Amino acid sequence: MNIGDIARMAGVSRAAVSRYLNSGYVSDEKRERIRRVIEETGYQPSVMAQTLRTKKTFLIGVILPRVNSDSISSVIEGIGPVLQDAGYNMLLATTDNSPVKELEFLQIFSNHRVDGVILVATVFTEEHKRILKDYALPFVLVGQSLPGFACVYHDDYSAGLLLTRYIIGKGRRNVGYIGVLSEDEAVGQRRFEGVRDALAEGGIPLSPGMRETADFSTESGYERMKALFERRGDIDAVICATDRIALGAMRYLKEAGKRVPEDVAVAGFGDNIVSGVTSPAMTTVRFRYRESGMLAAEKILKEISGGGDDRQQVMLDVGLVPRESV
Amino acid sequence: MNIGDIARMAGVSRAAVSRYLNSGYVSDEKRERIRRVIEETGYQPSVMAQTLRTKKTFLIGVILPRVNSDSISSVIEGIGPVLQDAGYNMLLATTDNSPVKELEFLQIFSNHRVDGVILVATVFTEEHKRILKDYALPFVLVGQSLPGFACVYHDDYSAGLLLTRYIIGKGRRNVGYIGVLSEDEAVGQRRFEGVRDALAEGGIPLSPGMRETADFSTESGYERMKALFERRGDIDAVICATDRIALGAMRYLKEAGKRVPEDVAVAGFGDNIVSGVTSPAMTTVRFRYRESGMLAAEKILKEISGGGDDRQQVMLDVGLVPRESV
DNA sequence: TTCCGATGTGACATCGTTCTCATAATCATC
DNA sequence: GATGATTATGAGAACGATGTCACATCGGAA
Repeated sequence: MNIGDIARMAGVSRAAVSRYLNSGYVSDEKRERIRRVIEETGYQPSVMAQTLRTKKTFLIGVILPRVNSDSISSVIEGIGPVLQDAGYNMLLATTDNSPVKELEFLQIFSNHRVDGVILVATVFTEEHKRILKDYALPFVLVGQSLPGFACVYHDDYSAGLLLTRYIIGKGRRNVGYIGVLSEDEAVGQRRFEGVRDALAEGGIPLSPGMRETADFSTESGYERMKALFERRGDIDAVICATDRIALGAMRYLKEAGKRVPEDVAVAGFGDNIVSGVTSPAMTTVRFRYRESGMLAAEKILKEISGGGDDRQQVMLDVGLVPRESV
Repeated sequence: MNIGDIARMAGVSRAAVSRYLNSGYVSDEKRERIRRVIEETGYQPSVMAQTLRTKKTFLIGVILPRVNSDSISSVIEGIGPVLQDAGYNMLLATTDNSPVKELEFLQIFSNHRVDGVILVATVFTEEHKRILKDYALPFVLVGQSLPGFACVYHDDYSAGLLLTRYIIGKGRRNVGYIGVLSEDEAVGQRRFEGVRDALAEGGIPLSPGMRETADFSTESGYERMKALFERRGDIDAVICATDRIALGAMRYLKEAGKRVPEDVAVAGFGDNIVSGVTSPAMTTVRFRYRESGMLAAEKILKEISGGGDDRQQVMLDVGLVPRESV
């Protein structure tokens, strides 16, 4: 059942049906005949043919490391409805944290499978920058700031500052830090810099012995806390780059017979769902993940509809969530 | 840059290039010429045109209530890689728990936007069954069993049985149940039936006064626990249809000065990420969410590749996760 | 009467592939 | 040297829409 069949049944030309469907001059009489035939047959124009002809897929490619994560799934929930309201759908690609796969998908999507791309990446290699430099499609970066490209990201530096000042304000002086690899600029670098600067500002610069690097897991948080504590038994506060890491740290401290927060304060970043459930409940920093998704979706839609290629950066503010662990 | 350009540049016909790309007779000499031109130009065939011609989109529509949920995002993580390995991509649609939107997306997708559909639904209305009855595309249901359709689901009944027997085994006799609405057959009915039958089997049938119905939120778990406790102060165990509800119940009990599990045992279903973090850590039942996604993806691929329309049901087993709250 | 703008209309080319089909060349076999 | 199988080739017709364009029609104004 194609547009030709409908035209024949309604006794009009294919062009008339096309005009009826889109918008153009169709007399009332023919309009009605076409309407009835379409209703009777339940005809729906072929998306495939429309796509070939118009070069619009109404699809946005969304590339992300994984989806089973509190923060990332919030981003997706932000993106989804905005796109759907505009008649777009999400083409989801998970890279399992592999930068290579990320580039692969950028490649696949560029072949006009989608109208635009939203990239939620943690690490940007030189290869990334090279490919993005002259990427065929409009795209928006989420979660990291890359100068010269459209992105929506969080104020990780202020997050570090905010949390650390709060901890210093609570009278802690022997503060440790468990971070993540510095390839991740936002989580690995910005957060650390905020923490470092706040400590320096408070007159208690971070000594090398007070710093550890974990991967993103709870287990690794446990291990790094152990290392930290065995080296510096006098530690009275530890800041962790993520809530999951902080959870591991808290577990170790409990096992080691330390009280949180009386003996050692523990804090994380992200306001992960688990952080409200631990006991003591974890002090952390809230990021606007859902909003970052919404903004990214709006941004990509604007770029597609040609509202000027909007390369500006959008930074979202963060907020302290004081609970019981500090 | 299209196939015609490549043909011209290589001095062959379009058909030859097409055969080169797909497979057919191409002489070594021409093969080499075509290869070089493609390499030089970086030509990639247009997915849109291929789709129109071949009627294959290599897209699977995935419809789900939301993504920011530990269980559902695990399902997605199961689906993704399986599809990707087969050269397919996921078209994600979130319905925000609205059955109407669910039907809308089924409608949208049916118009040959995708090659098949995976539907993660919680409620099946008559309308659902009517539409699915003669749906144009292959589809697989996840999480619920609907006779006559291909589905992958969990053994919710055994989950209820297993958990309840365990609790009875721990000597609890005044057992309450906080369930969810019965329109959700798997979570609302099967789990309840398992609990009910195990209690009956243990000679302590569930009295109406021991049953409450919550929505899926922690807050509602708190409220329902309060109602239950105020009515039956002698309660010594409560089973909740989900871990989130159980978390609310645990919070209320703590506030009411009850010890868990000494005074009241608390258990949930789902092995949600939070259940390992509460203190005491929550006893629950593990479901194979990720595997259900993988199996659903494999099933839909098999149906698409015409491996017989495989309407059989696949039930996944569950496992008790004993921790500290019982 | 003539002219003009607004409104309607259908033929036809186009988008970029795949695929059928008719035909050619090559080689071995009888 | 005729026959047939095998390999190779390109012309051209789909696929199912959209959009351009030339042309009709029809009031109403000059």
